[in-house]
Amino acid sequence: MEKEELMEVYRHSLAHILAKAVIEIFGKENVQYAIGPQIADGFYYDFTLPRTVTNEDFKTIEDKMREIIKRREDWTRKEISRPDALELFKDQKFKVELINDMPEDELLTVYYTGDDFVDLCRGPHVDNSQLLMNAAFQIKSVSGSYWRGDEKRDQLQRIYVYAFPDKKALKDHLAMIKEAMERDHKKLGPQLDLFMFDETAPGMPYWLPRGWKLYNALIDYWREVHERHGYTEISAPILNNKSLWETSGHWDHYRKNMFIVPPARDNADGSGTVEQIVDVTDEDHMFAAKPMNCPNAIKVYQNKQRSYKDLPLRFNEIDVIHRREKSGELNGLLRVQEFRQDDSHNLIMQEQIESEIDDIMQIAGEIYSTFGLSYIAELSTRPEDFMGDINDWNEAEKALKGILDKHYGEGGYEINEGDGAFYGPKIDLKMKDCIGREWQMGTIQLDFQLPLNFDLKYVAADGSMKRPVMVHRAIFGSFERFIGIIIENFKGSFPFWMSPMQVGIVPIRVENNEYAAEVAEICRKNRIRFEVDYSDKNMKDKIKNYRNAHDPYVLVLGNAEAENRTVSINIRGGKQMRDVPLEKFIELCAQMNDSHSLDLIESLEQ
RNA sequence: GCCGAUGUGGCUCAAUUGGCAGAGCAGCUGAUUUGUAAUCAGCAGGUUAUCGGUUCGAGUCCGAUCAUCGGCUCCA
Repeated sequence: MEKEELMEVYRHSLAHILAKAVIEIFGKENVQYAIGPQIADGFYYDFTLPRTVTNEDFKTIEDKMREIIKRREDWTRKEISRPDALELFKDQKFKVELINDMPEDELLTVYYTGDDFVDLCRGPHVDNSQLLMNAAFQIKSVSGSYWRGDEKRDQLQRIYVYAFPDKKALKDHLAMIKEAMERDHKKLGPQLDLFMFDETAPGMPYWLPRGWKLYNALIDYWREVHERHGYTEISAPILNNKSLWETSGHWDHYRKNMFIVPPARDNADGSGTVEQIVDVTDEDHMFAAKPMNCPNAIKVYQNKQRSYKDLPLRFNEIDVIHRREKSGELNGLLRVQEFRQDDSHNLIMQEQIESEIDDIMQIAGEIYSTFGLSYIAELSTRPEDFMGDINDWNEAEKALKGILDKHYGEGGYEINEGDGAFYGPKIDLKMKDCIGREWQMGTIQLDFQLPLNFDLKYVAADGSMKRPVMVHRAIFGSFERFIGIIIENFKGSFPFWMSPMQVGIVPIRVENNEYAAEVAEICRKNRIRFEVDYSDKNMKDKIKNYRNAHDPYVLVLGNAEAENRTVSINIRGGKQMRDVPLEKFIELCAQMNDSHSLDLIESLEQ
């Protein structure tokens, strides 16, 4: 058996063992067991139980699982008729629902573990529990979940379990988890003075001086790439009147995610209750903070009559946007309520779809490789409730497939049938970070709907009025989420070009401050981000501080350096370059800034 | 929003069964002037997230609220 299949069999089988253990602990009449699929690092099983499972129960459950495995019970597979299955699981309402939802001609199979536990399952499984003796597992956590993912249905308790074929694989995985926790951007970010949160603004990051430098380095790089690709940049209001959101459809479909500002009352003098100052019933005069940039990009498009000669028009926009989230959904920088997308809205002619998407894919490839991130693409196609002309859809999907085939080869990408937005098909770009975790970041969406809602036009070559297609696209996704991910990817030690502070300058003695100031001034002129410590602390302290801040280069400047106009460089990671001529050092920095290289230059021979 | 957990100086953590809120780091002051990851001494820093309750007495027990974390759902 292939290793992957073996893992799958183990995990599926262990899920049954977990269910059996839970039933033995809580009593069969008290447990409803739902489903227990395998996931990336193990499996879970959903239950309703007479009481809440807590961390203290983990050991009891694990011990019971081990005990069951040691019984070396046989597993038997039985094919079963629908009525027999319904009779067999008559006390298990989730199983009954599953059975009833099976297609009429589906062959039902059940698996017995010993003779006292049976579960509806396609298999395959081990033949005897003995085969699970070597499998390594550990309960990870318990959490709430909904039956069939529907928040209106039963709330279940989901027990997550790590499961691997042997102890070593489990140990390696736990080490990886620990590594991921050490990289946690929620820890590293505040530690490195990049960002903070305050409870008066949930999910709205404060960017601290160092974090804002990093943020701006990203923006600079991003602008440079896009300028080369013919993009322009706009900025537009944060607040728009309700009427704009009605035209765009957001007022009807997205209102619950918007921050809405009611109008001031004309006669209010500012004192009194909130109701006396604003009118919460006057909908027509309400404003909403924009949750997306597209409607304002359209306003800019409409500012002039556009000709086919103007297209494609590419409006980059990184204004701050706001989206209300349900309270339990916020998560560090990965899920916030106020953020900036690296957004662009490209207005193009129907026949430009292919070349435009192709260009965007090139931009994406260029940018992702700069961060050393590999990525995969996913195509989402026409959903059932699509809007617009089916021929436009077919053509657009064909164009997207053609581009993806070209970039990744046929079958080199995933297709999610029917998962597109109602207004158009889309390509999502998923990145993999250096410890193997996947993140959905970039998105490229075709939109036939907004141009229709806003009645966009351009003058075609033959003088007729035609409607452009809009492409919404983001490469980073949002700066916030992207920064969260690269903090973890680089573990806070960023490539030189994007480091908040690129150089820390340490004069050894106070008498060396003068030369340090000279070096600092040269850095400033050459747009190198630096910090200097002129204090009379000892040099070890100063070096330690800059190292803790993960500055890529720490310059140590004493009498020798001042005399020879050189710098001695402590390179992040431990190496040193002694007595580097000042001009050479500036050259190295410029080289890393210009090339956006991932690696630090660590010797002069490079 | 739902399930579960957490909340003590800027940070990391202490505080026996409810009994005087404490330390290290960071900060400040002073001494030291140092050639590569922690020099010494002193000072200051707290309404224990917030509000309420039980109690002679609450960081500790109970309730509510807020925020955060792990999930569900949703999403850039």
